Amino acid sequence: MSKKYWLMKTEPSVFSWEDLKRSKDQTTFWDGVRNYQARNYLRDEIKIGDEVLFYHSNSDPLAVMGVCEVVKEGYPDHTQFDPHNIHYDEKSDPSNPTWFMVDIKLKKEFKNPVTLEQIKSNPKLKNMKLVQKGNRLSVMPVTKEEFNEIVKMGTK
DNA sequence: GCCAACGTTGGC
DNA sequence: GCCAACGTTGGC
Repeated sequence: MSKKYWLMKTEPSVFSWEDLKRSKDQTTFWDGVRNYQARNYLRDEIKIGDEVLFYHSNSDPLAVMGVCEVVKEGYPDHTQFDPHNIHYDEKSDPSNPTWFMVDIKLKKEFKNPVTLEQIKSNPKLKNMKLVQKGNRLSVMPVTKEEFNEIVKMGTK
């Protein structure tokens, strides 16, 4: 199976690129996804070695901050079983968990974060799900071409 | 803070 | 199974 490419959104007030840099081994689990389509990606499609664009939403600037690599694939998100956690889901059965997560590790920090504005003004990226109207998925696939273009913009 | 877009819930 | 009401996301 060839490598796939993804974009993951996070609100920096909740978990930021800086938080990732300070994490042990610069690795984190991607918890709290409570959307079925995103869940399916996390559970079924995102594999070790896949690369991830780390995107800051609801922030200034709105931007892809860098690249991460998937180091652990699809396993149950423990926060769904913790009544004190904001992501607690009382309907989820521990023997058949509803929500999944992956672990990602920092791979490359962009010299220049790639802003949403730059992405929107690049014709090569006009088909990205990120810039299409009404897209609210927090985990979405990107093509190899889009991925490489953003890395090029970020490291230039 | 506003609000459009969209997912989920629940009554019928 | 439909769909109105409601909650959330996320850019602006």
